Amino acid sequence: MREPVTLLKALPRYDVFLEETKDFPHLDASACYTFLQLLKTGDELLALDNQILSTFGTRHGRFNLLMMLKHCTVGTTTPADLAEKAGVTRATITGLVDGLERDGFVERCPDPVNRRSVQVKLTATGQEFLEKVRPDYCRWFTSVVETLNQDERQQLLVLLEKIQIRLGEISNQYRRTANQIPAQL
Amino acid sequence: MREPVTLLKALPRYDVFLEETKDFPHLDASACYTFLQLLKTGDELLALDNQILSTFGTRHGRFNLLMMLKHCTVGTTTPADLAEKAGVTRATITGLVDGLERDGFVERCPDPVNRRSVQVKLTATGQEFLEKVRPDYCRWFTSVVETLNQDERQQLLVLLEKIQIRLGEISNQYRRTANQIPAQL
DNA sequence: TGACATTGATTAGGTTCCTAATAATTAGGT
DNA sequence: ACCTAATTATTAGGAACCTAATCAATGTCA
Repeated sequence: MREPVTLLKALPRYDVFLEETKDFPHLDASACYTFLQLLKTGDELLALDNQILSTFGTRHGRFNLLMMLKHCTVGTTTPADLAEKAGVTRATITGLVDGLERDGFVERCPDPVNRRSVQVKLTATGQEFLEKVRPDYCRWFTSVVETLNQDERQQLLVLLEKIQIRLGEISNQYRRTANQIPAQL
Repeated sequence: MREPVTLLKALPRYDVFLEETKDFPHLDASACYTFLQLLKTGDELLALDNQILSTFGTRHGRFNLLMMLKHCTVGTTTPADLAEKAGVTRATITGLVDGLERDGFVERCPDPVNRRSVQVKLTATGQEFLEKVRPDYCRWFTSVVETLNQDERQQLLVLLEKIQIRLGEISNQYRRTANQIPAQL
């Protein structure tokens, strides 16, 4: 149905790491458990989202590309730009556009100015598809979030933002060192 | 590097759904935003985790399978059991075991009692690999979680649990109806 | 102008996931 | 005993991601 990354349904992994406690001051049961729960929740959410999308005959990649074409009016819609916005490689965009073009949801238009470049455009069929799917997609994600009240949503957003900031730091630091010191994290 | 599901780096998607507000009482800006942030954080976390694992020459699927073989001492280690524990299909396990066996981390042992069945066993090489990788993996996930204090971790765990419960409900409900009513969510 | 690097998109090949179909073995019912 | 069911693992084929290599067009600059 989708790609659940082989994460554990019954995450039995955290105790494995506790042996390292002496070397890692921040490492305790709560740290391990929090990390793994976060990974697990993310995995399950992504899996279910993809499963829902599958019932519409689409998936994350394609759905998101269509959404971007419909609503990201800033910037161009070249594969390069789309890849940047989506956070995937250009090669991935090429593949997705191939599929969407085959299905008639999208078309490639040559750029008259720069002959290397291509503009990806949503077709009428693509538009209709999005309109058709939107209510069901709304129903799905509404039903996830409604389990939290306004306070809880706010709390969650604050916590997620902290984590995202940290992920950004780690990612940058990792990207920097990866070019110099091999895999010292 | 990994599979970031083509989620938006700059999630511009939530406004798209607000038009539906009239039909969905729980749908407001905060609901959309919360959902998308959750999806995004999950995606980024999974992506970075996979990227870290890549520097060790492994990935989620393989790493997790090795972990399960080392620590899930309950139950057997047949492909069927491993698939169940990992939450993926048996076919996926077959593929992962193929790769791990090729690399010498794992071996298939025929079951003398049930000739259909196979036991997957960790080799010495596999053990050594896990030992080697563990400190680096600890360093990575410690550095994610240490951005939250004990209170915040607790808060987050509570919220994640609520969401997981809801995901479970949706998933069950979805699975039930999928066999009867076609795709009414 | 001509060599060289840069920048678009694509292609080729690999991974991890899926579903559906297949093959072999075991279990159950009459 | 035998036919059918169920169960085990695998294969085949497809999707969305990746990296690295390729190819065409553009920019740079001596």
